[in-house]
Amino acid sequence: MRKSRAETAETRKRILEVASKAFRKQGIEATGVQQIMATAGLTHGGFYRHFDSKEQLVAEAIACSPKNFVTDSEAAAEKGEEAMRKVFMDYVTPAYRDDVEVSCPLAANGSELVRANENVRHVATDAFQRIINAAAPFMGSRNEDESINASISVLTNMIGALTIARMVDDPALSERILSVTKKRVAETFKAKIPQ
Amino acid sequence: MRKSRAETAETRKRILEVASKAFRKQGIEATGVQQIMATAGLTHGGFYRHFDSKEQLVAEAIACSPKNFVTDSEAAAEKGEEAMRKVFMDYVTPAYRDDVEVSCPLAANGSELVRANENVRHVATDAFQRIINAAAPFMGSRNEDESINASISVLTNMIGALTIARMVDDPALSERILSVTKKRVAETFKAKIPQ
DNA sequence: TGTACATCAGTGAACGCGCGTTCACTGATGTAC
DNA sequence: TGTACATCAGTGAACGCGCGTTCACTGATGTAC
Repeated sequence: MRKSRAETAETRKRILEVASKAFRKQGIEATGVQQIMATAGLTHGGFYRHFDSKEQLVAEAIACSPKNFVTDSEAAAEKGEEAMRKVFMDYVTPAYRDDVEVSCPLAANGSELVRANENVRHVATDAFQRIINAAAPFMGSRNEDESINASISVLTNMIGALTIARMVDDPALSERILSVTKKRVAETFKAKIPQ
Repeated sequence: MRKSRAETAETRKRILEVASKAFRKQGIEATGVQQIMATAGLTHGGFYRHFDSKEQLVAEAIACSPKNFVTDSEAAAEKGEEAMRKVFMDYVTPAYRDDVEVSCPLAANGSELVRANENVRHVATDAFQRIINAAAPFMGSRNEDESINASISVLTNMIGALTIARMVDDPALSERILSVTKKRVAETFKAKIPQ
């Protein structure tokens, strides 16, 4: 039953993708190795051919969310201000709020990451730093230090707002939280606010 | 072994206090009924004389955190702007960040609350609403609608910032997140910024 | 290039463990007369 | 007010369950000659 190297690599990638989505949707603790493997079309025993432990999977899944906010931000940073603003504005929309399983893990797993092990926290810190750095040049501040500060301020606001918008059981309040935050994001970018 | 009514009420209160702290410190899922009861000086079997289920305990613990941010905010709202600003400013300090077990459950359990059941989410939403309403009059906005919006904006920012400040593994970055957010809180209050 | 052997991806049963919950029991408290 | 009985707070063993992890096994892939 041995698989070819290409197949093995693909299986590993599939496990990571499944885990990454499941962690965001159901939470890290609440998602079992068995369930991840079943969703990936495998039995649970094979898991340890690809990862040393669930902990290692968590760290890799948080780091390598295939299509995530970090890579989007960095790609947008190269494209320019218009692209960056779009990435940030899209973050505080009902569509993004409801699409938990492909959204930013910092918001989806925030309080769980606080209690995660050293390795996972380091990976999460790195993700945060990279977004901060990618966005800073577009914050319309006078110097680099202030730009980083502005970037920290608006991103922490977005993360908090998205989390609370998902938590509240009142749809009107949830939309209000998003629209208030969207306004703040728009104001943070230096150029005049479109839309 | 039956206890008097007064003792029973006190036991129930003690279980709630222990649970409330443990949930914030270790997370809701990660905290077991057995551990809570042991910390309260009891055996696990007696738990069900006080609560129908762990779920019910969670809802009550989130609602009734004995000395929490909600009651602080409402008390401050009666005392006036100076008191309210102090409560908000204290939220984004290293001391508050490190005192997880008595801090705001919206930050300590944010992403866990998103996935909690209807009852728990309702209780959490109510807590959020009450803080928003208590703080709104001090936001220095023209009308009530704008005041509520300003209140939502600054509070979601504080929750996100506190969560990320706890998550990052770089102490300098953590302090920076707090100080940036503190500045934003100060700017939100209408009066001139002291300190 | 063809063959023989070693490697290892994936299977599925089993491991110890702690979870939330139940339950028969104890004996002090509360209540009815 | 005093007594007899019912109530029930708390105990500790036990329940089924799913968790992360291990392991002997299978057989296709990779490698050495």
